[in-house]
Amino acid sequence: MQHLARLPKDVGHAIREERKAKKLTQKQLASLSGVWQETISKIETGAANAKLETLFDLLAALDLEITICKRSKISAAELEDIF
Amino acid sequence: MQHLARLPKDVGHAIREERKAKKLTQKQLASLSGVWQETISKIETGAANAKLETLFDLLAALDLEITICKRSKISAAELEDIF
DNA sequence: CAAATTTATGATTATTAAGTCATATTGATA
DNA sequence: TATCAATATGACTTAATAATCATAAATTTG
Repeated sequence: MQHLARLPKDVGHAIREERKAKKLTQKQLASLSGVWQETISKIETGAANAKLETLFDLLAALDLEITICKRSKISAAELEDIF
Repeated sequence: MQHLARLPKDVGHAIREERKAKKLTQKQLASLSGVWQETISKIETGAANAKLETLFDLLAALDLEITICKRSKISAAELEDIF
């Protein structure tokens, strides 16, 4: 799955989806990534405006990366992830 | 062009590439995005660990977005961007 | 439903990014 | 090369994240 993100909350949503897809708890992801469970919770719920380093720590632990590209019309697959 | 990013400095690099592709100065991007020229400089040179909101302000001004997906083997197109 | 686990929230502290201004450096060009 | 524009850097202030601990709320599961 691929998650489109234009706002910090989209990132939190993607992290949560991917964490759950890997059947990890926030605590497990915390120990894999070095980011605190409380911080993960705040990021996933959109209550935080994380720093890039924190984001990349989480992405690395989830074996994810980001690509930056021109804004596209929303595709069906991406819609599914947003709503 | 599509820019792969796994570290904050990759993001800075991508921002700079895209800004130059659009023939914008840091000051112009600053006024488009609401992010200060000094801050843009620090992000582009990798001297900053930006917040997501700042990143998205810049991406929006450059008509860019990010997608989060599984780490891939490096492709030729992405390699070109990294080195 | 009760217990256990997981997630969310609240408070405090330390750290750091962003805004702000001034200016030095670098780069382009007349 | 001298000038002008663009970028980088440094200092300081303000504001916000992340760490940290405690615990409440929600979810899962026996």
